[in-house]
Amino acid sequence: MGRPRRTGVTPTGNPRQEILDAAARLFADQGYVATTMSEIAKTVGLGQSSVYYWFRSKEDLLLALAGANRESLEVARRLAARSTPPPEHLYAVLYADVLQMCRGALDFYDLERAAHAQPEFFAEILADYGRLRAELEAIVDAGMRSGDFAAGDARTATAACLAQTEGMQHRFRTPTPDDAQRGPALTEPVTAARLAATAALRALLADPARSPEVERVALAALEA
Amino acid sequence: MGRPRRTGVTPTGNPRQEILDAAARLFADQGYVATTMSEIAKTVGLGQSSVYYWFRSKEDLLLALAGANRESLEVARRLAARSTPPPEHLYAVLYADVLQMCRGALDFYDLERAAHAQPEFFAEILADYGRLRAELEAIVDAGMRSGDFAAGDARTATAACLAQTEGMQHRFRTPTPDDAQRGPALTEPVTAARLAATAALRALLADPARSPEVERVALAALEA
DNA sequence: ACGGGATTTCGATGTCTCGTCGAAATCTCC
DNA sequence: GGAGATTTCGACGAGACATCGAAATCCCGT
Repeated sequence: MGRPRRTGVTPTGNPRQEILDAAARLFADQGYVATTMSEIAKTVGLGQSSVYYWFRSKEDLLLALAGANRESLEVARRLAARSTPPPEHLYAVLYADVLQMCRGALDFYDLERAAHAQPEFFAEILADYGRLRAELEAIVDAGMRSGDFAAGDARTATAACLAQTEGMQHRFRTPTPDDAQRGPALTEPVTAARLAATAALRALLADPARSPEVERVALAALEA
Repeated sequence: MGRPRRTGVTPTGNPRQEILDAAARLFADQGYVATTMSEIAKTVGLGQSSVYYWFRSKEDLLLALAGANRESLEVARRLAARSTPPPEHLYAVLYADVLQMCRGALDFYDLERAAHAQPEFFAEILADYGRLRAELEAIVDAGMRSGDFAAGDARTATAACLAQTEGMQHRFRTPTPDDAQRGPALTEPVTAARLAATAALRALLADPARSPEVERVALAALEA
């Protein structure tokens, strides 16, 4: 019901979901900035202004798509949050996090940019990120105290870990000129996740030789 | 000479350079996308359209600013390119690269975005990046053959290294909500460079215990 | 059957940004 | 004093996000 569409296309299912799907696809393919509301509207058979009946703004679309990931991320993180030794714990959290980011439709940096511009609108996303950072910092700190990790500044080390995992996520979804010629260097999300988590682990471990064993245990725990 | 400015401000020095300085500052503070040509024009006392007398487009500004960094980057890299063992070589190249990116006015990702949208316009930048990647891949490959690095896929490992260093660079210049509360976690470019280079090195070394010594040697070589 | 209300879409419009174009104002030099 | 070069301006166009009122349809009570 409602006024019929100019295109003649009658809405089959949930228009809101169709818009979300189209936006997810376009954002993933071209990036958030390069995607226009007209494009999104066109792919679902609507006029540009009609999208605003379902979403207040382009950023609202971003927020909705980000929220979709949030839940499964929580689940993965809670799975890993059982009282495990810091090295395995760190590995599991980072691995799950990168995996989630790579599989989602949104580039983390797009989200970050939007959140930076409108902090109150993206308050939940920012709070989520803050919790992740705090959790990681606690793990790093615990590991440094226990001697598993080399002594140092937990906060700086945590920031570095996150920065590098985010970079990995971005490169996974954004091809370089070299990728265009030889095919993508990072093909699977699990590859990116494993590389990022292992690198962080080895950077922190007091005895990096333990890293294969830690990785093995953490991955086994994540399977369950 | 030329028509006087509406603002009454007479150009003191080189208008082109003044525009570049203003753009560098604004890009660094707010990011490329969030900065408007009107803002840039206003800070140098020009009308919006007058900036286009000195630069063809906003992207041209980006290109000019990127070019300014390019030279010193070449120098740093050539310094490190002397025939050194792969571990030290890798460390030196990554360290110099991150340092350069952190000190420059531009976020690497802004540059990447623009280059992706207009490859021919940013051809030199893209070629530069390709050379860096190829050089790193050669180092990684050599290290894997010599046994210094653990065996694996050189291309993937190189992509991961670069992805993580770029992420570090981005986080260095873009504060998180946590940074706003407690002050920036990464304060000095050298800190970011050291963390990124060390992490990459330890991720690759067959015997990560060598990393402190490699780091020491590489940093000493860079001093000279 | 008919009219009121709710739902969904449209078209027109406003604002902002990048970028273009021709005109205007100034200086230099003849 | 005038021709040409240099630099700036103001007006304008295109494209994007967003708003608003009107229009088209369906549902429901009478």
